[in-house]
Amino acid sequence: MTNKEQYIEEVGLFYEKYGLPKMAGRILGCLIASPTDNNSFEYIQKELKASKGSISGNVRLLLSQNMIEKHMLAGDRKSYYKIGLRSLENILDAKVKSVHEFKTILGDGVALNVKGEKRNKIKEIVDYYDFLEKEIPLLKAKWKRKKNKK
Amino acid sequence: MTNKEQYIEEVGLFYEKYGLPKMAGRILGCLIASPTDNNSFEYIQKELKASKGSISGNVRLLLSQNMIEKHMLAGDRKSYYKIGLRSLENILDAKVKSVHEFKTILGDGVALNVKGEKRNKIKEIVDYYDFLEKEIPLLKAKWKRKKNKK
DNA sequence: TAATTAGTTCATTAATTACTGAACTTAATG
DNA sequence: CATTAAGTTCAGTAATTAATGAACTAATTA
Repeated sequence: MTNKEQYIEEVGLFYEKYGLPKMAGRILGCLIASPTDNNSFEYIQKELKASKGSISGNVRLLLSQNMIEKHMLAGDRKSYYKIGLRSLENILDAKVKSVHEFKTILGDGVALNVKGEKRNKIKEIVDYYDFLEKEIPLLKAKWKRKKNKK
Repeated sequence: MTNKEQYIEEVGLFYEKYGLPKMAGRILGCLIASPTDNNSFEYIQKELKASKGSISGNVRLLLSQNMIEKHMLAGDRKSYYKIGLRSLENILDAKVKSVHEFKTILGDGVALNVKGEKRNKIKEIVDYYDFLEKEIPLLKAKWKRKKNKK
């Protein structure tokens, strides 16, 4: 990792790989690598040399995913952005949600026509996810206990 | 959920939502909803009314993600496909991998310039993921024990 | 060894998605 | 109340990604 510009592009590519707008990743990279948490819209725009429209739309996307947070400063009408403290937790939640959705899809599909052996096999996959769906929230609770002890 | 055709489109949209080719999702839907596990290339193509090229490419994608499996039948040179038994497990693994990647990205970014308060905050996120990275494999082991007991 | 079958590859085209930039809204300041 | 400032919206365009279909390979079969 050499410089900030290169780093920002890398985060952009990471986002692109997962089917999200590269610009959203670049904004995130910009907010991670900036020295402070007070990053104005203008700062982001100048840093990324992109249009206001694109920054506006992608900032909104990142806010909706709780990857970044917005805050204001007294006597200043600019908006400031920083990476969200819960960003990693949110990623995991989103992923768990996607697996849950897929479980539903499996169930719906099987209900259509599937019988016998194949039906049992799919049932096994669904059981596995039911288990995870119960266990993962416990894991989060465990982390909170661990953190409070420290 | 009314009919198979509608269901297949729904799985396509699910895939599209996560930035993957809709056709890959449609193939997956076709393999879930088909009555058996012996689904030939030809069967898939006719069911989806799509080009051989598209089926070929997207089948390969699904194989590479371990979402489907290929098998042959004696005295028959056609290829047959079925949903993978580990498909759900593979989704979770992929998600965990993506979170791991993001942890690396956070670390790289912070190394660039970040100090003080902000650095500590990011450290906290990284710690949370380190915890998960250790715990999730234990969860999978727990499932295996539970399943063997039954 | 000609014909058929099963599937792959890849150039072209179609469809989708993201970015820009200008007009607009909302709110504050002179 | 005109001006500036901060951002949003959206139509048009650019860039990306996926699907088609025809030519091709490789492996049988007549």
